[in-house]
Amino acid sequence: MSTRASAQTQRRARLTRDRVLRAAIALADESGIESLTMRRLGEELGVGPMALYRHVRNKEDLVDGIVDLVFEEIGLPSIDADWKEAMRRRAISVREALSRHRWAIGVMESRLNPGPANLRHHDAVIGCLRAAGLAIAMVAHAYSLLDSYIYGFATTQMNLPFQTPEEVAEVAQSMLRPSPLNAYPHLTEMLTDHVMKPGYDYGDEFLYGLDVILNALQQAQNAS
Amino acid sequence: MSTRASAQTQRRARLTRDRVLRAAIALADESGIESLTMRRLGEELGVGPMALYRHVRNKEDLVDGIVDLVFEEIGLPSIDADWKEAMRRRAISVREALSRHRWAIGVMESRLNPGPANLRHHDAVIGCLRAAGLAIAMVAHAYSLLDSYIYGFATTQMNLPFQTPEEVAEVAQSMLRPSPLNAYPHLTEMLTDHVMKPGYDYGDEFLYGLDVILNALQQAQNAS
DNA sequence: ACCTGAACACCGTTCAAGT
DNA sequence: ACCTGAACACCGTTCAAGT
Repeated sequence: MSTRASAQTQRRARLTRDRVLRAAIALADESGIESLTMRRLGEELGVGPMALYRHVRNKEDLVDGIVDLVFEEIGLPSIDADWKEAMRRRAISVREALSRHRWAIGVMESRLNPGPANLRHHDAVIGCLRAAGLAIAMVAHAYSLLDSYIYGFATTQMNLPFQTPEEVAEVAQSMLRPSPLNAYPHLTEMLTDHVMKPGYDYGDEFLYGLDVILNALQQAQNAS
Repeated sequence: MSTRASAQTQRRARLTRDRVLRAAIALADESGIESLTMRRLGEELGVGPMALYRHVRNKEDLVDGIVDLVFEEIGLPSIDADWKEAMRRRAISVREALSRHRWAIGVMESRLNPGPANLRHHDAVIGCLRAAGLAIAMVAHAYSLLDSYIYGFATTQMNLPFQTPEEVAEVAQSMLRPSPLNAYPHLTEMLTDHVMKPGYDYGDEFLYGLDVILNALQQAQNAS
């Protein structure tokens, strides 16, 4: 009886905003963002849905909160390293955080209120580039280009109708079946002669594109 | 009386999948994607919500349908033009379509079933690059890089806490107020000394980044 | 201060029924 | 063949009430 009572107590350990947000992230990670409802989250924490409203203003505020926790996971760029290497490491760190929390990229673009971790992160990136001597206009160019690419790649990879290499084959198959024979010849060639070849992993394209961008930015910087 | 009856008749003109999808796009354009519910859409068309299910399988199918209609608005790249110029025009066309339908970028990454217009578009882009002589691996690189950038820029621009140049000032103001003085010095500098200067429009960054990428890809192509 | 319970105004969708 | 109406299992959130 006392074990059951203490389990109950533990489950009902006083709620905090942090406990609510952590549970929300765990729920979204496990079951997808569509499972993150106030009712389900309450269940998970052993309370009614209305108990959550003591710690978050509303659902919008809840999602703002978990997005900012994802930003906290991203490593801040160091000031001393050369900016190209620092930006490369940051890009990889962002991508890692986004792939740990696959729901994040999908809800970020509906956020209007950037949280403190988000602002601190942006501030550090701009600071790194300024410290390396880039003019303010060049920092704006570099930041826009890099961030667009990083978020865009995560979005694009999410959009692919296949996730694992094994799925590529069946997708290629089904892509031809419903349409007139060879309706998409170039797409078919790309899939069969390149993407389906052993060793190809779409994720590898990330570093290729990132280095193309970083090298191009460095050229532009050196030319100025 | 007869006018009222004919208005009624016109309003209830036989539903088609196309009429349903067009009305859905109009509703999302006007009132935002969160207003696009089966019930509201039925109202708009003068029918009950269940009438829609004769023409779309479910809401997922409805959203798949309107996303593919957006793809139909994007101009296909021409084969004869040089690939760099063709890709530049395509990128601008994608961006225009996405800014006509601001909800689109937010729902694209939850789509798993690419529609015919989407496939036709992708096929044409790959075909254009192949015709210009790019090796298949280079096409994969270029496609990934360009698409990531285009979608990412649209996402990033959507994420900005300001949309019009006028809003920038108040955002910059409120960014300092709640935090310890000068919590984000580099962000503040960027906003006050660059973004808020007359003539700056974040949208202009799109072409800068696009041309950086296109030139870098051409260099990589020439080197091979 | 913190949580509950009932209620309200919404969702998408099934199923049987109308014409 | 095409649309309706009632119903079901969900949502987020308000408000008054409990401890």
